[in-house]
Amino acid sequence: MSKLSSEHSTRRRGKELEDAVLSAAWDLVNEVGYKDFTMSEVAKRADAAKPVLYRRWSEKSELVASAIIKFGPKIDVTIPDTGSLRGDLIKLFGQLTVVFDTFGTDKLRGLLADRLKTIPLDKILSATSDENKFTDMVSKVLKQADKRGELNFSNLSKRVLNLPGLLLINEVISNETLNKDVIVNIVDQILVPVFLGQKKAADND
Amino acid sequence: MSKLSSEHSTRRRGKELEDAVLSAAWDLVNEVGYKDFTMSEVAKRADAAKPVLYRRWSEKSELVASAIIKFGPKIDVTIPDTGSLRGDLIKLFGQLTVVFDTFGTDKLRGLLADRLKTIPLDKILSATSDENKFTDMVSKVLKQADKRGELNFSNLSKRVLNLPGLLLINEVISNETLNKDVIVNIVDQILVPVFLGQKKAADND
DNA sequence: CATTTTAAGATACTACGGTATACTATTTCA
DNA sequence: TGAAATAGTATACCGTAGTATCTTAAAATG
Repeated sequence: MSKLSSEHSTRRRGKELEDAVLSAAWDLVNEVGYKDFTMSEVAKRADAAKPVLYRRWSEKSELVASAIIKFGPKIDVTIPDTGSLRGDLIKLFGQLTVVFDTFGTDKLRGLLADRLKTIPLDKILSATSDENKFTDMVSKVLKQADKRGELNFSNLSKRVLNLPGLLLINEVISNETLNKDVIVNIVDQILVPVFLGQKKAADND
Repeated sequence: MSKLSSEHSTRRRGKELEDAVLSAAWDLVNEVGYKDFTMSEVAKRADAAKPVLYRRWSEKSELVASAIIKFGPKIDVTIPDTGSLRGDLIKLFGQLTVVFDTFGTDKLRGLLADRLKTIPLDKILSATSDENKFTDMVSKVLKQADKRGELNFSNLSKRVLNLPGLLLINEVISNETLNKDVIVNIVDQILVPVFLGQKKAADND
């Protein structure tokens, strides 16, 4: 009746086992959402013991995040170059909507809330421990705008660079979707004024 | 050995019981912080049964939030009038720091994360079900600026009105404190450009 | 004052996140 | 090849959020 006899001839290890767990986690979160996702059920489906999960992922939210990063929709990481900062930002954020569209807000809300216990809000779009991929993309778009003479990149503070991520996350948590209209609104009403107002604001320092 | 014989001659009800629970909750969260705060311990200290708690507050984070609102530091709700939007915003946010200073970030992080499961990020500064007190104050300051001719209040969207709250919450969750320097930075780098840039941006709609 | 309704008391229970322990199959490396 | 280290398996366990149930006090109704 052991797992070895029924499914596998040998005991799985390392990456093979890890992949099996992530795969089971991905299936489960798609079936039941985050709230009803249980670690025991994942272990059962992956034919693995619970300590195996906790040896790799320190908590439920981390496992689910890993599964989404591995199996979820891949975002387009092309840096847009439309000729204006406004256009670049709108296009870039549009590339991100797939991530949020795949999951309903309900499924994401609990996950983000749990992640928040461990990591700061502005890092929540990061893949793992390495730096914030999303902020990197925003920075590249801003550097292009610098070259065009729209702004001075070196004047932008860390807080300002994190603002786009914060606004998108807030939007996803608060409202149902992140559609084009919302993106255009955020860019026009908040981000363009902030980024293009920096030159003058810098004089106040 | 019943609670009635030991402490009270009659069974407490309504507000009296509620106050006893809130008081016990306030003491407990100050002693052990949010993470180690347990509903059972509150019930025990208040000489109340656990269902009494859940009949009034649907979850732990809500009870703790209620206790903080009731017994925590009262914020100064005076609307500042310094002569400029910038000055008003800096002064207003300064009045809020007491709330965050009273609790260490560790204590607050878990609470905010749990609250986030139920309520949207930009409403987290609300007292109860009624409208957002903080956003109300921001609106008043902005209307003053309108009268001075600094901006056109009717052009400001809900998203923009919620931005100050979002930024402050993010700051408290992400960093340790909310001091004067940070407030000045947020106002100068983000809020002033957004609010005073609205007139022009509105033409794009 | 009798009856009905509301809500508190007491307590047991469920479910789940996360941990501990004892044992065993693989890998590594001398 | 044999010993030691690593990382699985299996399972029991703990703590706590939140719920259910049953009894009983007190308030409301008439």
